[in-house]
Amino acid sequence: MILNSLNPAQQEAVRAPLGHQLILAGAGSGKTRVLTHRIIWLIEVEKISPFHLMAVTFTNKAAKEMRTRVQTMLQIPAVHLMWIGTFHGLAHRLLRAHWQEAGLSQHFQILDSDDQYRLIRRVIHALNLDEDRFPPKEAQWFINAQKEEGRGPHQVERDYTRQTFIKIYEAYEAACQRASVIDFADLLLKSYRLLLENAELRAHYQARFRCLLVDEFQDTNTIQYAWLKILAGEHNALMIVGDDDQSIYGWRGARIENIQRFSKDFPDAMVVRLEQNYRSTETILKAANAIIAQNASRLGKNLWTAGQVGEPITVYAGFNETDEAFFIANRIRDLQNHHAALKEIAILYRSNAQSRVLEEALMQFGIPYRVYGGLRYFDRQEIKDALAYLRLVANRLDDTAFERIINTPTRGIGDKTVTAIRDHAKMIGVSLWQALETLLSQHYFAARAETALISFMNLIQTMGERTATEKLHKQVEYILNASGLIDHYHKEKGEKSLTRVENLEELVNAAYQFSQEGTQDDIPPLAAFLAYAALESGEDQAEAYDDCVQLMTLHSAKGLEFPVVFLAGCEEELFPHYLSMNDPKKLEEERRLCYVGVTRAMRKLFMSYAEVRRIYGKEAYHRPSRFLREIPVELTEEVRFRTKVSRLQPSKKTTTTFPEAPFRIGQEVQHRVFGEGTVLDLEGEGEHLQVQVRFANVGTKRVIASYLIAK
DNA sequence: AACACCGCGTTTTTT
DNA sequence: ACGCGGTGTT
Repeated sequence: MILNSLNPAQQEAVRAPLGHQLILAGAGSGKTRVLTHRIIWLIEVEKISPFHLMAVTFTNKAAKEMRTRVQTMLQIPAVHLMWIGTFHGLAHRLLRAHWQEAGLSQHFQILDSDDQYRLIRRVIHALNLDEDRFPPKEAQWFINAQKEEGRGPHQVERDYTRQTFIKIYEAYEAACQRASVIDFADLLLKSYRLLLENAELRAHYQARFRCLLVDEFQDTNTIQYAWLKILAGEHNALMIVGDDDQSIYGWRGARIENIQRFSKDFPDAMVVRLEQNYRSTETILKAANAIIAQNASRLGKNLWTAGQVGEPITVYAGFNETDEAFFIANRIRDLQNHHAALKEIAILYRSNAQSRVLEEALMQFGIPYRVYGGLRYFDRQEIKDALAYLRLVANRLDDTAFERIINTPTRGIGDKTVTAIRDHAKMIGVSLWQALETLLSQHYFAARAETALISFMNLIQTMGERTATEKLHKQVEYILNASGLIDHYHKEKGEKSLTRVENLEELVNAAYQFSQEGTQDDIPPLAAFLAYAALESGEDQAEAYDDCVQLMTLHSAKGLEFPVVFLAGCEEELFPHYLSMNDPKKLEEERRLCYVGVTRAMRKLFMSYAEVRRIYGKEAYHRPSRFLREIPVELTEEVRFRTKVSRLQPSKKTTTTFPEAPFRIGQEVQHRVFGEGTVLDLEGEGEHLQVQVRFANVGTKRVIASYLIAK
């Protein structure tokens, strides 16, 4: 019954006996289906209570989706007993439940990477180190890398070059401890240590989670793998699902080798390959297979489909990035005329900077679009300010929050005053809040500063008292007004002012919605909300999306699929990126990224490049990406904007049948943006005709013919 | 405390 | 090119 809708390989994975399994799931092979069906199987056939199950993902979105799917397939009420979540979310849950055993304060808060950066910078200053010799960014990178490998400050191999970084690491740890805050890596590391060092808890959780399921295993880092292993213990069943060919996060610590390590650590593990693809056309799959086949280090997999051959992959050689963008916009307009929904179309690119030209073209065409991967809601300046008030109210020791709001909005507490507090705190080794209390009791400050400081302390105290009994969203509302943040951003000039106030007001809604959704059992609501703000993107509220073309980086496209995909900027130096071209390992990761991009497409794939591109203000000539050459020519059709011989190998079909140019040299023309001008030169033909025009006001420019009107 | 200017760096991103 | 962060000016 459960197995009916599955293919043989999927069935094998779902009904496997209890034990360890490695599921190598190619792109579009239905791995989420397998995971959810396996959970159902465990509950319904193996009669294992959801209480004994844990499923781990990387993103909140994936976790949410899995929970929903399981819930709809299984109408038993006990599903909530199952632990489904991200590594960080589940680790957080463990630490909240056992804060004492983990050596934490009950009110510990989570530091996001921006908070972490600020704290590290302060630590570097406090150590009297030169910020230029020891950049906070590098220190942050160093510390996180150590934590991800499971090493505390004393476990780092000491050598001359690292000595100072180790010192910073140590001081940073002390600062976190003092402020009772922990960073993202700590969630994993501290919960891992908790299980490692506390035999009783370890036994408890090992007895509880009899089956563990892990998604996107190729993205796990060292500490995450250790975390899974300790939970799995000797007897629990561990099912990992992953695809070595889609490992694109090596640069942030993901260990692709974990897959091989798993096979060594669990030699009895059953291996299932899911190679039948249900997403893409045969043409697209052949291209993807051909590209990824160039990588040497692979476990090996070959996607196939029972579906259609489909259309060839269109490769477009643009003259420059603008031309490329116009080509894409034109094609989208065609698709639109053929009744395609815009949300079924995605434009993917290697780096965020590429989105601008594409956006400009879409805007000129009047095509609605949405760019993914901007600033998270909870990362916005004004939201972080508001959250800092909440944090300080919840925990007076939170120095990061203290620093952020002591003079935001400005209340006459200058740099000198804050430095004095900092110095005093450092001297006697207490938090800023405590240092401030002591200094005030000694009447250390001048009258003016003293008044300001006292009113600040009163403000926070009153907030604490006034909000003690209120509902969460009322607390937020009160704090927004009492802090003066709303007024402050209201008075700020510029276009941002209004959005900022709106964002702040939205925080009240976010808090309300959060408390409606029924939080986790034993955590106080405010602490739970703050943790939520740190751990969730907050994207799902804004997810009420319309019919828009989707613009995003290749990285953010992982896990998604679209009927039509444009892969823009397929040029050497850009993709593969020049910073990753010379290291074979990194180059292979770029290639996997290309594989991910290609396999996002269901029906039709366009790949494009520009012969000239403006990068950092300079014109750069790049060859077409090697990935284009790795695709068998018979799978592609080439479209060029001009008749010049392309550097690509010739392909069978070349579609260049456009009408004659409507302009001649010397003609007076009008452009909707640049105004009036004279035609100097013509290049290309038809749809892709480029015209060089000397404009009366803006000088000589090369523009697309369809944007010119003859006079 | 608000504003102007200068110099630098510049892939990818989640939690 | 462009934006950000740091420094200096009013």
